[in-house]
Amino acid sequence: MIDIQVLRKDPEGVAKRLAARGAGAFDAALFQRYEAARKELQTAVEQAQASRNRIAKDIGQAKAKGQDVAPLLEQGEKLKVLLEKSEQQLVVLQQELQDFLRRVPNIPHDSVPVGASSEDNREERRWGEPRKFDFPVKDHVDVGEPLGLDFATGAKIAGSRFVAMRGPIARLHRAIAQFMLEVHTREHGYTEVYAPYMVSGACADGVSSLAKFKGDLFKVEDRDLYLIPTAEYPVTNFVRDEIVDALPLKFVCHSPCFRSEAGSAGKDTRGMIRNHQFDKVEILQVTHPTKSYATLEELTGHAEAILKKLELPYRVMSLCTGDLGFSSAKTYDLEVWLPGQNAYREISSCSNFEAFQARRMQARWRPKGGKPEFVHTLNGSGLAVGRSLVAVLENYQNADGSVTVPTALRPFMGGQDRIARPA
RNA sequence: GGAGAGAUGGCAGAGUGGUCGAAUGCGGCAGACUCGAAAUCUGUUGUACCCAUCGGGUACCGGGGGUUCGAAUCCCUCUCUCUCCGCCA
Repeated sequence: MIDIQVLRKDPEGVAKRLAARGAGAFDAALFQRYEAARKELQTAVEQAQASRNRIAKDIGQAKAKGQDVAPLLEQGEKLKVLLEKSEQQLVVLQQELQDFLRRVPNIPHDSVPVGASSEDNREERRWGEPRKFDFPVKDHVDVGEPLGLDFATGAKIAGSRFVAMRGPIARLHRAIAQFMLEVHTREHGYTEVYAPYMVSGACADGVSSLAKFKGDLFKVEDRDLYLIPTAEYPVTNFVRDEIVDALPLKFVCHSPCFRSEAGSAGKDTRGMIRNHQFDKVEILQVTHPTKSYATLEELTGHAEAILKKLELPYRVMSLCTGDLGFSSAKTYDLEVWLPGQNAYREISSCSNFEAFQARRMQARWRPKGGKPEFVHTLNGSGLAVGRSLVAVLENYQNADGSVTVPTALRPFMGGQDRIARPA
């Protein structure tokens, strides 16, 4: 949520900055109508409440002195009837205002390039040279299937956009996740956490807008529970309703992620680029408000470190205003080189949400001797495990159908240096 | 699944219809003492919001609803926690 004080002070300015995200992000005129009505009603209600409290207090005192309270009682009764109606109106109005505010996206940071779509994202830097192949390059489906990547079984069990894995591929998949967890906990100082794979509606609305995006989530029938689309959902909510005293907080969480992929029919249907279920190692930081942009660079670097250790070529993209996620003030996407697609594809997304999520979930810290303030939250994929598997299979494929195990992963594969079809 | 108990400020914990936003302790902050620290003493210390110049006001005692002129306190309901019994990975 955007700070309502900022909106009150300069609704037109905010509208201008939000317009860079695309049409309809914020209706300043509507907001001002809400505010005017709210102000009038709230003032009236609070004045009436003050009178009611006064009368009630007077009755108590009069009774103690043994005086006649009948006239006061009558006054109180009249006020009560009056109050009931206007109080209810205020509740309705405030709820409407809340719903309106919770649907307004975050204000993009000044450094975010202005643009309409992913076409306008800005490339910040590249690392690594795409490998030259002296044999016909296969994509991860053709490389993986003989080694145990089993789309047919995934589809049989749960339908399209699900995958099963067997033998060496399943092991490699696990090794990738283990490797990432080890690097982030041992070298980057993150605390490993385990969290529920379902969250309540309130927690979902804490990280993003549930009203706007619930179609992207899988919901548990008849319960206020959603399968997590990323560990960001449960883990950011660790600080929900908390006043934390030591910053920064650094968490890493390996979890499955579930996405309905509504609206992506026909996109990336081959292989496991876009599945309903995939694993991800998520890194997350809760920081001091003045330090979050330095932290965004650091956290992005932590995700990049994984790609460097895996020796996978990648580039860093700064998302433009039109491509920025709802809650984010600034996002870097890491795109890994996929020879099978002859393209860079997203493998990590690192964002600074500033106080946007903290305000939605009441996550604060206490300055020494001061009042609690909202923290800043950040997170990034470090990395998507399924897509990392794709990247390893495609970049490390050999002419004979085997796949070389990247050096960094070998300790997690019992020292094995390649995987090949079982004889 | 059955029976019972509970949920109060950063934490612990009083408070069973009226001057309670809430005793007390701990913690925090400021000061005194000290070369400094500890100990001790003194003061101070919830959050959000509204109107406004000083200042005034409102809401909040797990969530929601109700009774009442007035609710932390009474009633209903939901959620969560704890104890016992049953079942179980």
